[in-house]
Amino acid sequence: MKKDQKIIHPKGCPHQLRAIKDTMELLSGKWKFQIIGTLILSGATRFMELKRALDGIAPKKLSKDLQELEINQLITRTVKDTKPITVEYAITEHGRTLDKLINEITEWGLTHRKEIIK
Amino acid sequence: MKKDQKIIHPKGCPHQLRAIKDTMELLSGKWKFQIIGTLILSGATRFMELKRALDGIAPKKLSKDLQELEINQLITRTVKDTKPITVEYAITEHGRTLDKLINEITEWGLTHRKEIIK
DNA sequence: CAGGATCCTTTACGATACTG
DNA sequence: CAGTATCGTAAAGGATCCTG
Repeated sequence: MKKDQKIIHPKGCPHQLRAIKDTMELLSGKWKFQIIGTLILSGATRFMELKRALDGIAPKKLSKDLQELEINQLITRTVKDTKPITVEYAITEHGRTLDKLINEITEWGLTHRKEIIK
Repeated sequence: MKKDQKIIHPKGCPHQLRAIKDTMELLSGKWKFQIIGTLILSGATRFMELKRALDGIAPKKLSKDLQELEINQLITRTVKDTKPITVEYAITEHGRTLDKLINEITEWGLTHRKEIIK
């Protein structure tokens, strides 16, 4: 990069930064990506199954994150009319647009772990 | 997906979930990805420039996040021997492995914004 | 300029118990 | 089973002032 070339975007990256901010405001935190990752990998999943898959999450936290993801159209919540009622969570079409992002996060996690082990 | 197919990974996704966890443990939060994004977009950048680019960040927070990123080999911190000393932060080679991830985050932020405006 | 010190508010997250 | 209620701790984040 040439010196002062950064002047080219004196206010030039804000939309990109805003986009990053948008994403992270919604998906930052310890569990959200793991939840979505699980739903993508395993398909529709019940509350307790999720709780088991996401080792260590408290039911309150799981419930809260699921609500936020549902509100933001990333997952659906379906009450099944079974004997003891069950509830299934599944990824939406819009949620599927996170496929590539989740992949990158996963890949990078593996990359980074190899790097720091060195 | 076939019924019960999820049995195929009863404990089959943990490494993927662990990878997601690794990534997010390090990079979750409001500012980290924005900081890295800025350094990737703008090249080496001084503390105050970063502060200006990251609209609204408190110096204390910026300082803390920069330290964490440096400790994790994602950025470098270089003190320049100028009249009032200046400090430049830059992305490392390892930090560059975040390129694609940052791109996806940015892209998805744009996608999502369009979606919710509907 | 770079960033530490101080103080404060707000989320995040967790453990456990409990209910329809 | 699927959560909610309650309680508590820790971390995140912010505002402001200060210093070499």
